Amino acid sequence: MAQTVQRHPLAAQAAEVLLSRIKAGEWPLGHKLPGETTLAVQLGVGRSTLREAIRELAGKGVLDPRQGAGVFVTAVDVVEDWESKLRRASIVSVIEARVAIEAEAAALAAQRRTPADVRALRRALAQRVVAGQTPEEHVDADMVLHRAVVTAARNDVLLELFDGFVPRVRTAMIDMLKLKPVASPETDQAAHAALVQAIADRQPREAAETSRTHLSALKAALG
Amino acid sequence: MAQTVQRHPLAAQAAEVLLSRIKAGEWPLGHKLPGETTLAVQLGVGRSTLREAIRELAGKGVLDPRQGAGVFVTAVDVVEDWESKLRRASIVSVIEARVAIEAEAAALAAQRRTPADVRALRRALAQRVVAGQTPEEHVDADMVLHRAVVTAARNDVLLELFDGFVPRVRTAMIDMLKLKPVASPETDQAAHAALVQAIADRQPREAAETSRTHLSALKAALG
DNA sequence: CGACCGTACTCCTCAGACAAGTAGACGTGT
DNA sequence: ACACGTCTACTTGTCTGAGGAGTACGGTCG
Repeated sequence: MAQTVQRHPLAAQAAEVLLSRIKAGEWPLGHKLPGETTLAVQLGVGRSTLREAIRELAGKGVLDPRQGAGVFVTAVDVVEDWESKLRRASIVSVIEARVAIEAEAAALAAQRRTPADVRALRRALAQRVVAGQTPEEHVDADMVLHRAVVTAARNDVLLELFDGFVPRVRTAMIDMLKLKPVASPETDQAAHAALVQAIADRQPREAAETSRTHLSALKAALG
Repeated sequence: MAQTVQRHPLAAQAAEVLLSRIKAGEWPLGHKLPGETTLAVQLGVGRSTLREAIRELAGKGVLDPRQGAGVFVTAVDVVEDWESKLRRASIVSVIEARVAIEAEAAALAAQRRTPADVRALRRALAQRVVAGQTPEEHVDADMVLHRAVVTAARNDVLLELFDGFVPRVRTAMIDMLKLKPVASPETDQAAHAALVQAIADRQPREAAETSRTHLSALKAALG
């Protein structure tokens, strides 16, 4: 089980060891770690190297060094980056979550949309037709429209979730479009127009339903 | 207006300065920073101090030092912790997002649930009646049931999102229950039973609808 | 034109020394 | 017995200097 090459610097390795020992419960939350000199000897690295490892964990919010007092545990594990979590998740799972968010957002948008929201939606809808040459441009124009829907829902959490999904979905859609262009741009555009119209008409159920069926088709294409 | 005593170590100050200069666009994404010796002189700190600052930003995922090559910018700003984002968001926004996730999860669960899922749901449903004395116990038993629904949906992303919401929703619900106990526990339990039954009967639309109305009532109570 | 190699530059690690700060022990006076 | 100030041991913070290891680039040779 020997590591092939130590592609991580010593400081990063030391940080990993420390983190695993923290996770194992060796030093509970709020507890003090042994002194730097002691730990450095334990891990077999120099003090400066150990200090860099501590700084790295401090950057992640796990440790908190206080001069004169010691190094204290402030969190037991690291909150993993969403981006990497989504990268690991299957594209189908991501789309399903996106359906959940956008359908609800569409319903809320239909209740709360302002005239300015409607103008923004119509503008994004028109832009979708004009700017769609390369797959990148097409997908980006599409994302602008979908984001406008979520924006009109007036919900920070939903908007945040949507933005978190964008990178993952964007690359997947671009890859798909490069392999197989849109079957019929007309019906695709018509579906989006129907969504915008439902929001403009303040029809929550219809808006949610339109969004759901449109994204389900995408899921079928990508899955 | 004077800062109290709050003194950061030099390394932390150096990290802040570097981060602000990165945010200002001085070194774009993927670009290389000046060498350690150069930067140390620029900031007026020693090399080891500067190295600790770099490590701290590396821990946050902003910088990526590569031996022999240089230090590179891998992100322009720090991904804020989700927990703190949710804390800032209004409870209504959080509940609305929860509605989106759980309603979709309920529909998916109705399609994908296994017999084992149904058993787990029924067990959690029964537990909800037995263990509900203090607000904490009641809310925790409730969360177990709701989580079982999302688990049955077989979607990692949705489950991850649900777990992210739990802390925020949990405290809010406990606070509410301490002020005003549940009006009628019977109808509350009946609503949950209907949800479980819809999933067991493989009725996606009904499951989603039941979940949605139940959570909308919660939103009205908390909002 | 392509493969090889050397050099300059970079980060990585260690060791030692001293400064700055904290917290607990200790003694003293009331 | 209690309150207060001091003193000391221990901690993290910072700097310097040296050498090791890896990378990128340009020159040279076939």
